[in-house]
Amino acid sequence: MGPRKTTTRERLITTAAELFWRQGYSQTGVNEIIQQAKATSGSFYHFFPAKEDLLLAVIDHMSEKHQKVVFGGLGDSAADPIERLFSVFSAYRRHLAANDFVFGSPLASLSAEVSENHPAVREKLSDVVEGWTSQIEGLLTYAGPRLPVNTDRRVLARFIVNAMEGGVLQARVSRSAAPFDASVTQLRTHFDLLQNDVELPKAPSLPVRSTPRRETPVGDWKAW
Amino acid sequence: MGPRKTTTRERLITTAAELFWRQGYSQTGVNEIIQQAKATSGSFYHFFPAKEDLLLAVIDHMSEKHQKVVFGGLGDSAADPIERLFSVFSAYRRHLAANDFVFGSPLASLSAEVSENHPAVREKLSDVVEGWTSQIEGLLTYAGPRLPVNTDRRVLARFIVNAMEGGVLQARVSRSAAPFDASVTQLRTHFDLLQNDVELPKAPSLPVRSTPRRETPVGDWKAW
DNA sequence: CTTGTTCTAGATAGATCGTTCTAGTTAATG
DNA sequence: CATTAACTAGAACGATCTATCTAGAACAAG
Repeated sequence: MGPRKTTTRERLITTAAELFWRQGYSQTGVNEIIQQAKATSGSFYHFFPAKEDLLLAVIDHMSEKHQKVVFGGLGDSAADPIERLFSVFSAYRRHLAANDFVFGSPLASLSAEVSENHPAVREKLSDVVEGWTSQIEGLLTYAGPRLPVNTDRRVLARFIVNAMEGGVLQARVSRSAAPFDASVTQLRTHFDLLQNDVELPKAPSLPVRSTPRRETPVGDWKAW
Repeated sequence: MGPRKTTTRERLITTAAELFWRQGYSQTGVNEIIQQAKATSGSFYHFFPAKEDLLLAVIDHMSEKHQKVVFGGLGDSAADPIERLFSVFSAYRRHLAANDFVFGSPLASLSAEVSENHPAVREKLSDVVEGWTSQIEGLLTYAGPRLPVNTDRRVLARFIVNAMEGGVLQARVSRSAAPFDASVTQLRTHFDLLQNDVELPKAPSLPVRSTPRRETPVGDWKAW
């Protein structure tokens, strides 16, 4: 029983990662992957029972790369955690700029495209983003007293992830850096405000403050 | 030349909108649309030269619906513009909650899925989101002196759109309202801070403040 | 009614999809 | 060397995909 020292499996994963990133999952055919990876369908289905299983491996691969490239410089320095957070944004931006913002976060794209029909994929994507959130939450917790004591670190971390992923998505669609930069700029303002020793009004626990406000009609929401 | 008082075209659009929303564009076949809309391929290709043209019509339809459902209650009231903004979030949330957060913003999904291969679609999506941004920017401008004078309304509007769309996307993936609510909660805090008559430190014009910071290596960014 | 146009019907083409199958090659083990 | 398992090769399959084609029905106008 000889496990061969193979690279075919890895070639399939890396080329699929690139193709999924550029074209999306559905729009990338197995034949295209095979051809570009210089493999055959025999090899493909030896390693992966189905195309979806390749996708799962690709997501793992992508999240590893994302970890190295974006969060890569986090562990070693004892610098200001908030500056470290913004240096993560900076790394992210360089990453996007290198492609003229044509391609966004590969995982965000897959999230939108694939989530519904492939439960296993959805769950994995959810875990990956949860991981990012926890890492940022860790940074924020480490920032300790520099943030107001009543700041919910988890909510703030989620907020940051949302703003960044939304910015990346819009940057891709608009082919412009502006949406991404808007997120970073305003997040900077947000942190400046948070650190200003301001007496914070107690943050509402519900998404919308319970002061009287207009109720907008839902309408026929079933048909956007 | 007798234009018939037809509904077939509209049926195709509305059922396609629902199917694209639930399953995505690529995963929805023309036959499925035709069947569910009780039409035939003859009718289909009479109205739409290709599937992509239907998609363009669907995006128009979706953005109209989104306008009515989410921004619907904006015009008539002279209330506090910031509260009106949050009432928009509230309408959005009710919209999502009605589907247990299973489906996100239809346009965000399409943005991620389709943008690259269909330039016309990408452009239209970009315009739609730009429209949202401008609407929010208008609200913020209308808020006038309640926000610090040096607040860039456009940047703030982009930021809000990013945070909301990112929150919707993550809510869909995680099947949970938490990411969405985190965006709303933190945006509320953000506005509370902005209105606190704080002397704002001048917001940096670049996405990352030009203070000395660590440079994280880009690595082989070509292969996420 | 006749003419002209819009719209519908549905079989079918032609390509592409993910996957399977059989056969063969390569490499490790005893 | 012999054996066995890991891996490769690539033709072929059935399903499904978008789009076309021919024919006719519905309707407006003269």
